[in-house]
Amino acid sequence: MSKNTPKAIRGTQDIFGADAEAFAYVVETFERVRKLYRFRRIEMPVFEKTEVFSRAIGETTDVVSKEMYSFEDRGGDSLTLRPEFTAGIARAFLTNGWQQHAPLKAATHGPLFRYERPQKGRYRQFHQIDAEIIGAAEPQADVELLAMADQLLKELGIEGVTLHLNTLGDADSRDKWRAALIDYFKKVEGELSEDSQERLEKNPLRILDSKDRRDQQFLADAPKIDEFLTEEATAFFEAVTTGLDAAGVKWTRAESLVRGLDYYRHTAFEFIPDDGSAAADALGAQSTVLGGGRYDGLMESLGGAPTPAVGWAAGIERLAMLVGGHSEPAADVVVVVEDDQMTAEGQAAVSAIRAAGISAEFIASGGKKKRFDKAVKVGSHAILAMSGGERRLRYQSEGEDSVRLASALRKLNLD
RNA sequence: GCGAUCGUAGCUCAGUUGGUUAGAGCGCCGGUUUGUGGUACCGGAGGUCGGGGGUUCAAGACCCCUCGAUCGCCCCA
Repeated sequence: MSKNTPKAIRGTQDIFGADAEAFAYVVETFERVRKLYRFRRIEMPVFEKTEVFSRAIGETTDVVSKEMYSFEDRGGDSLTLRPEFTAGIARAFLTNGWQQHAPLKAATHGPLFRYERPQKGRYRQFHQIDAEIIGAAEPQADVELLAMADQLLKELGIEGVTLHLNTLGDADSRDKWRAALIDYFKKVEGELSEDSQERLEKNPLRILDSKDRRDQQFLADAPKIDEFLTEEATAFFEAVTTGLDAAGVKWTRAESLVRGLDYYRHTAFEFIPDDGSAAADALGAQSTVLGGGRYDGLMESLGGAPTPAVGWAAGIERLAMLVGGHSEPAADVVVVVEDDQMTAEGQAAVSAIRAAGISAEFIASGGKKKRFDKAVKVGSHAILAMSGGERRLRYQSEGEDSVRLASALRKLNLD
């Protein structure tokens, strides 16, 4: 490679071969399942005004200030490459009058951008599938959304992953819990890790999932959200868990599962690989496969009417790492011309084959005596070889494929 | 933002305590062999050893800087 060849941007990936097939398999499966649950397909812009994200996410963490791809366009507006789907979908819901479709079940997928240090399962341009139900306040919406996520993972053949479920209560419950956590940890502040001492100021809920031993000794006795839940919030969570049981979705209570952003209410969840599972191994430190929750507070932060909503998103790259090998499928037919006199005839044949809906590779270049070897290496159900004015058809595999092919090729007079 | 490990051919890698003209396998291209054939053999193209600086008679190897990759911490919408 010449040294003046431009390199790929850090944290971006060029996906090829089996990895690309696995990626496509995830998207295709998502599309199929989303139709089963009657989620409507939406397409969203890749960039928005920066305030769409800054107002939605809030200025609470480093997220907005350090981890977004923001830039000024020629008109002087501050724009940002979307770091998530939800805020943009909420904006679209408000600006397009999608209230008329409420409750709106919407699904999309595509690239997202976050300025983070790349590591296993984490890239600066990455891709997610996403599902949202907007304008539905009832716990049944949470159940349907989770049932869909659960079925998707099953259909992808991903095993050893469990739904971790928690409730953050309503705004009131949540605020009281947060205050109690701060009180509790303040008393032992000196014994906490440096990171958690800082979290105490910026993001106290996050102390609960600290990996540091010094913090973990205090976690068991920390105040629980359940002590602060209102009656309504308790009833809501019970309705969700009852619904999940009825839907046959396995779950486990995760009292320390939290969300950093203020707009989250009630249900919060992540599908996480079980310790020691192959899935946990494959994902490294980026363990969450699919995550989401209820975000009843979001619409207001964008200036809209209070609108209940719940959604989830999952990284396609991470899912693709879990679905195993998806090798590129063999061609139905390889047409190989071993005699340049017959190139046109070969081209005619391969065109007819493809027009009939049969996948075909065409080999008519390079050393004549090596073309057949190439044809064998390509991998196919059948090889149609042309030389010396003659055609020879050879089946590489037995079974349904050959039967189907044979009948199709007979119709084309190529057998 | 912090830390660890690693950068040699398109790919996977070897290269001894620093010592001639930097190698292998695979892949690619050409040829011979085989001739319903995935073989074997011969040949070829392809590297300023990530980049820059330094030490030395001599650096792919040692030192510094830098860029990149990988993994972890932080963060995680």
